[in-house]
Amino acid sequence: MSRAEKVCLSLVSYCKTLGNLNQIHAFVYKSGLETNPLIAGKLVILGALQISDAIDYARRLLIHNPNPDVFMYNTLIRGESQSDSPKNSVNSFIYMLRQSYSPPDSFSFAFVLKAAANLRCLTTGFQLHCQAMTRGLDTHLFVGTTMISMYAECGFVEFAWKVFVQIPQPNVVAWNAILTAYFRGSDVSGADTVFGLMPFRNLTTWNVMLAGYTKAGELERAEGLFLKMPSRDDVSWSTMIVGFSHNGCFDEALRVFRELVGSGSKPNEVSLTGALSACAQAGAFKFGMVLHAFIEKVGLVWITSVNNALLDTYSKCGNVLMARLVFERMLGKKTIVSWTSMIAGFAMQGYGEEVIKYFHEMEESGTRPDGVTFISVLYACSHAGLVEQGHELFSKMTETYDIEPTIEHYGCMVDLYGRAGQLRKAYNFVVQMPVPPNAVIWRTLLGACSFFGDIEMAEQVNKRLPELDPDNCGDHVLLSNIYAFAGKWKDVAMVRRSMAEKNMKKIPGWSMIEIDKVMYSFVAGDKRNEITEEAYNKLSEIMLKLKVKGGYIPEVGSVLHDIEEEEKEDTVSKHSEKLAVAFGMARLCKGSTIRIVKNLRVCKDCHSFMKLISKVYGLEIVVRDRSRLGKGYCIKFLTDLQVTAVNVPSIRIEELNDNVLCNRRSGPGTIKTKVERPSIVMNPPLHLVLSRLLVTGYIFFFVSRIAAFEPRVFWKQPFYLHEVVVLSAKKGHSGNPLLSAVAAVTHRRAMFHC
DNA sequence: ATAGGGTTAG
Repeated sequence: MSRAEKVCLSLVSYCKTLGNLNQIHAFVYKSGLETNPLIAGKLVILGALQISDAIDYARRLLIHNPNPDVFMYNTLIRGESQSDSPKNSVNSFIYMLRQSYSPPDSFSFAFVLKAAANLRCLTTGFQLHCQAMTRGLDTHLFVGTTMISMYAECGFVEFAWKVFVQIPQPNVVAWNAILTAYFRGSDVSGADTVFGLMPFRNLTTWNVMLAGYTKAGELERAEGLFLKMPSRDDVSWSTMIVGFSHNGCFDEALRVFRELVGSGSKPNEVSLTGALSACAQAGAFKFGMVLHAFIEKVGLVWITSVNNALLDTYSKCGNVLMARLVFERMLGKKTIVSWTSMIAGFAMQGYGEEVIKYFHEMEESGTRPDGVTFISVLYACSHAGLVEQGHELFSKMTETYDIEPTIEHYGCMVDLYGRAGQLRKAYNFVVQMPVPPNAVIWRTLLGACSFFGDIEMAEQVNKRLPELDPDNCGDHVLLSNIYAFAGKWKDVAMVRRSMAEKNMKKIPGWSMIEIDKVMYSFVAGDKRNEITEEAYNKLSEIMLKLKVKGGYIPEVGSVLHDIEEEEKEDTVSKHSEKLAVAFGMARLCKGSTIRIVKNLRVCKDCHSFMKLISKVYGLEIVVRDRSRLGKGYCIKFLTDLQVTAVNVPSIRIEELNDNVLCNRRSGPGTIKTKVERPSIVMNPPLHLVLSRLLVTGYIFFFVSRIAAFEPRVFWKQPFYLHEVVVLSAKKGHSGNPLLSAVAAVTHRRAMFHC
């Protein structure tokens, strides 16, 4: 090998950017090595696979090479198949066929078939299949396997099977591919048959089964397999966590996550995003924070998907401040998902102006919004009453960005006009939409009619609704509410009778609350048991206090029927969110933020009830309910106190005292149930210092440090950030000025703790 | 010097 060749090869290993590649290319050219197959091949690898945004350069390298070999073609085809435009991969393959001196080999087919799979383009796939046949490569093990997954992606399981049976000696990978194909085609029993037929299985086989079952919603069968499979790896665990989370079984997902940690394996970015997604959907804020601390500790913060999941968890739990912190400190590249999650976080809380601001920042940063982004943006406009801006953004979406509006976008627009009281405009919009309106659209309009008491239009809308979704009792409830508000009891009775005739049942409303990282759920008019008893008792105590001190009068407008006022009051007083709040107030430390997630909408009475508790008890309450779009919707009740204090829930003064002083952890292995509590009021400066630290992200640094000391404690016990600060003060980090500062401030607390 | 099957956020 010549000296110049050696220099080139060593330069290649340091090449990181397109600029570097340009320089190396210049050197290669000057040294007369641009036709050297080894060197030229290396340059193409760099451009096609190792440097982002250099794929076009790689393609030019190949085109200008007088004698590209098969390897170069394959590298380019491979790079293009996994790029944003896999179509190029097919084009390069065609180009290769035309230069007949270097015919495609099994590698070329494997790569280009992958592109066809990514494109979900059956015609392309089929032509490639024919090309492979003419070269006798269609029964090649690797080509065949990729072809199976190509047909599966395109939705043609029977073709996949035909390819499979032609492979002379299918190995375990080919078997796994055909197994996956049956699951992709939602043919679970077909997959079961294949699984039974398989002459050999490996770990991936079992993982395919797990993923297939969870995607089909067969969680019990999945868990059965999970328990009996011969061994488990990261993917098995992640699959179970994600599977539970996607199917709405959040506590199960978090249970599996705990088991994963308990089993001694380390969570990876996939199991973490799965667990975070469960936290986000369930509103498990504290657990989310623990996961955040862990992520900081093990150094996974650079991974975009992890950051996006964290961001989403915080915003769905009603803490936009933390969401923004994660967003602004993101190490990896901000993707469209990051921007959209951030925007959705603001949108859920009704910060219309922030949404618009971030949207513009996103555009300036060069990130192109997609359809999902616009749903959040339009949603924000409708909730913040920004009719004009919403209208402008809708046209921007179609005109500037050329995004085809989906029914969800139209729904936002109907809501935008509806909420602004422009009912006629909303109605006309629905009638002239290019897509046929669905039940959600009419329901949105019906909701607006209900809000503005427009009986006439409500009746008009109601003519269209039952034919689209006859079994939705919510619509009947809405209509009957409109009549009830107007005092038209005969009409109310009529609606109720028709509901009874059709044997409609209301979806039971539930609310969940997280206490010590355990989720408790309550159902309206729940059966009495130990937990609900506690909630009911606290609730009647609260009711009394609110009536006396806050002048609480139950708002019973949303109760359907014409019954005695007292009875109505009884009905609304049993709503699950009230039980959850009461339970939270009974169980949580005094002054903690109360976070509740509800599956249905919160009624008017519960809304004002929460506001009143917040005022009378000086509590921050975050309620998330299911909004029309099926996303989280936060109502945040803040008293004056919390507005002036920095809005970071985990470091509220009261909570800090309670937790530090009732600390169950006075030494390794020993558990004290009760500790004498001297009553200390923390002085405001400490409170401010701590909140600033949390806002600037330093607290997590402490968490990481302390978790490294006591990982066992970290997972087994409920863990709060301020405890960490106290613990870290105890350990005495004298080297770090920042830690010393906190240690100095928290020292007094630490002493009590010992 | 290149391959094929399983888990990832809005």
